[in-house]
Amino acid sequence: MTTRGRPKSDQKRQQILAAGIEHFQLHGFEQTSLDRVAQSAGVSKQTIYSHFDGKAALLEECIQERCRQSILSPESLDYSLPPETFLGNFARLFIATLCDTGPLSLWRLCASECERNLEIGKSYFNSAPRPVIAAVAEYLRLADERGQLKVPNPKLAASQFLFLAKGLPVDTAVLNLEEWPHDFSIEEYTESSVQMFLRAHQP
Amino acid sequence: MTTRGRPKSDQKRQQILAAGIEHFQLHGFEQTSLDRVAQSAGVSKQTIYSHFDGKAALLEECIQERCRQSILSPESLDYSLPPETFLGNFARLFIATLCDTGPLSLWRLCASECERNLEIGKSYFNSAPRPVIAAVAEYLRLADERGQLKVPNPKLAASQFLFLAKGLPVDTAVLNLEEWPHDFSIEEYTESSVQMFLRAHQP
DNA sequence: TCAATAATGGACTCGCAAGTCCAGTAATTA
DNA sequence: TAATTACTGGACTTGCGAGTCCATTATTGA
Repeated sequence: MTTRGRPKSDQKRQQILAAGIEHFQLHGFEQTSLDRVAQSAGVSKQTIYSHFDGKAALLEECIQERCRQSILSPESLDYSLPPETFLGNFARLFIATLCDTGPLSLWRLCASECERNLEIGKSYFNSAPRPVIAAVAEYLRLADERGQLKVPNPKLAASQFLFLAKGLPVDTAVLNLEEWPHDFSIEEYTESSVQMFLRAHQP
Repeated sequence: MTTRGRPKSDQKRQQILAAGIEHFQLHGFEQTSLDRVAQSAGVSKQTIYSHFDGKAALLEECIQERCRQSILSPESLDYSLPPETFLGNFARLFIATLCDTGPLSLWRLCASECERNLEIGKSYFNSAPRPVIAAVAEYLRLADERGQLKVPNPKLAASQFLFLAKGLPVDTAVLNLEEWPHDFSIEEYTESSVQMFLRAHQP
């Protein structure tokens, strides 16, 4: 026996999530009103309450959904490239991706709301940093096997590389500074970080 | 001729700022009500409006004031220590400081509000990252002079070292995860980061 | 002492938004 | 077709908080 009556529309659910993601990212949790989300989703407010258990629950599901839309696409990676090329490409792609308005807003949102809802931090970590670290770690493991680098602990080294590369550019972007406040360019920083990592992991 | 009448109390101003800092850090901008700030400061709401131009302006001044309460105390640094010791001590102190609830909340607050108020990002950057980078850069310059390290660009290298060291621990703390999600400890990470930096900057 | 400004506290306006209610309409299954 | 559930839209309740007003009291300089 299936359920009686008219079934809930999965499409409307998706419309609500999409509208919620947009509004929450753009205005934060408090400044987002469900009336506007409903309007923007082309749905009545009641329908939101029929699909979700209130505003906080909607936020949580929006973040989970948004996180599922993977940030980096690891299919586009060529694991056979030499370390300097691979790591340089990766760093530039990573930074450019994270400094885009969408991911920046998502990070701000998660950072400010994870204090009240512990699930948010978990969702973000599992979908954003974790797989990226894993992808780099896998490359470093291969490079170690090939004798191109010496990497005793690939996951640790992958974390180091990623935070080294992203740290300054992304933090600067998060702070929304109008002008780059350092006396070196972002390209110099990235290039130098790759070199530093390579020098420290010579076989 | 000085101003006529009763002068504004500077002490009350400080009380308001202190209460504002506490509430804004604890609950964020939206969730903070000026009635509570007034009560907590032992002051009437009117007095807040007499000292500050509304809630947003109060937030800005609170953040500036909070930033002025310097995060790291560079006086406690011994620039004559050898690199491994100095950098290790510095990294541990830096991470412990940033992962405390106060600085964490401040960062979350700045990150989420700097989108609407550009001054906030500037205040934070000028008071928190900038002097810390400068302090480390100064040490690296000395170490280069002494022949202990090879550091062609001290400011760049200082940024790299700091973001390498703080990146993963602080981001993990910001996300408010209940358990450490990596298969290495925070001490291993820190120690390994110092080693990586040293290896890359051998003379 | 007098004029001027600060501070109090409590009442007040105003707008906004979360969440609910309801009567009517649409879709789906038995 | 009938029963059942989803969806609509709009009205409604409720609560909160920013910002204002005002009469009163406290402090200060001239």
